[in-house]
Amino acid sequence: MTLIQQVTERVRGEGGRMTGQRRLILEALENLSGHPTAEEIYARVRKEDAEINLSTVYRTLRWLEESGFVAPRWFEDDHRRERFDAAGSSDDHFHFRCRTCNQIIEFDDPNLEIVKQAFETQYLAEVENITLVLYGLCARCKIQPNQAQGA
Amino acid sequence: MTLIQQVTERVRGEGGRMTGQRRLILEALENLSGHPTAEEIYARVRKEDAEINLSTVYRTLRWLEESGFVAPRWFEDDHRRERFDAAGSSDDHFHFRCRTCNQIIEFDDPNLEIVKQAFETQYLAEVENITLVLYGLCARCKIQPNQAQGA
DNA sequence: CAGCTTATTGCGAATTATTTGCAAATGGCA
DNA sequence: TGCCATTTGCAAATAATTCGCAATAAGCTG
Ligand SMILES: [Mn+2]
Ligand SMILES: [Mn+2]
Ligand SMILES: [Zn+2]
Ligand SMILES: [Zn+2]
Repeated sequence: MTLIQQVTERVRGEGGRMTGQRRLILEALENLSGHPTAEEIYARVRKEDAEINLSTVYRTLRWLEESGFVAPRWFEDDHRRERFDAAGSSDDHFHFRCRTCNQIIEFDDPNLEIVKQAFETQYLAEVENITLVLYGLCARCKIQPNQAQGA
Repeated sequence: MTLIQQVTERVRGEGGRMTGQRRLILEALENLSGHPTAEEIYARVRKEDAEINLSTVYRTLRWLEESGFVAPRWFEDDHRRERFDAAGSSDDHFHFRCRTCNQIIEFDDPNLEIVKQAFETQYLAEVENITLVLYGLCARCKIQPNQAQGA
């Protein structure tokens, strides 16, 4: 089932409406690679609907966030800009961000489970969530002096 | 050698001046526990010097940041507020933040070195920096319904 | 299909954290 | 003590995101 279908089902179930704007924003989320900002989503959606407003984009993203369809992310390089992860909040994974081309690579690693458990045991704490970001140079930028992309 | 002495040495070496404001901000950094915000440092410093301006605090923190004496940190709970880590940029460590009392625990774990190397090998990338934050409940908040502190 | 109800949108103004320009103040050497 | 470049205080600027509200439009219902 596609993202739009899932969201439609959800919104209808709670007496909400599936509007053209919401459909366009969902399409943008599916098609834009990486972790786009609200502005990037706005720019994309604007191609189809020149009248859409940036605040609608924000509002829709917040609403998708509440339902767990997108997850907010911040990276240190541009820490003020919120980015939106279409992977949603249930699928947890970690990120690598290239300092040169700003590319983001998603990955997972079973060692984090060990780190988590070690911490919980030592501090008698309960870890609910893990944010791990590696910063550095991707394979391409390591050799080739590359032009920056994105933010 | 104390932080103030280190910074004095550095600033004098580059033709700068060690002002009363800078001294107070450094004292605040040494005395405030955790990872204070600019406002928190400002509030503390204001007790000694009622005339000091918030922009001086920011400017001084940025300057300390450039020299590696403090490191900026952002936590997801209040992601817009920059926090300042007096540990500096050379000492790398990771953080746990309690969702209830906002306490921050610093820790290290050799497994992160393994995660880093595994990533580098798999993606032929070069990792320069690692940010890891665990979110959850500290030992105290796990049992006792606690009142929030800080931001 | 037209009318109705109310969820959603567009718009502009507000908010919040941080930065900046500039004239006045002051640290520290002579 | 005087000089002058470095810092400061202040007020205004920035930038990302949010909010209030009147206008619009989903999606029933008849
Ligand atoms: Mn992701
Ligand atoms: Mn720290
Ligand atoms: Zn790259
Ligand atoms: Zn706690």
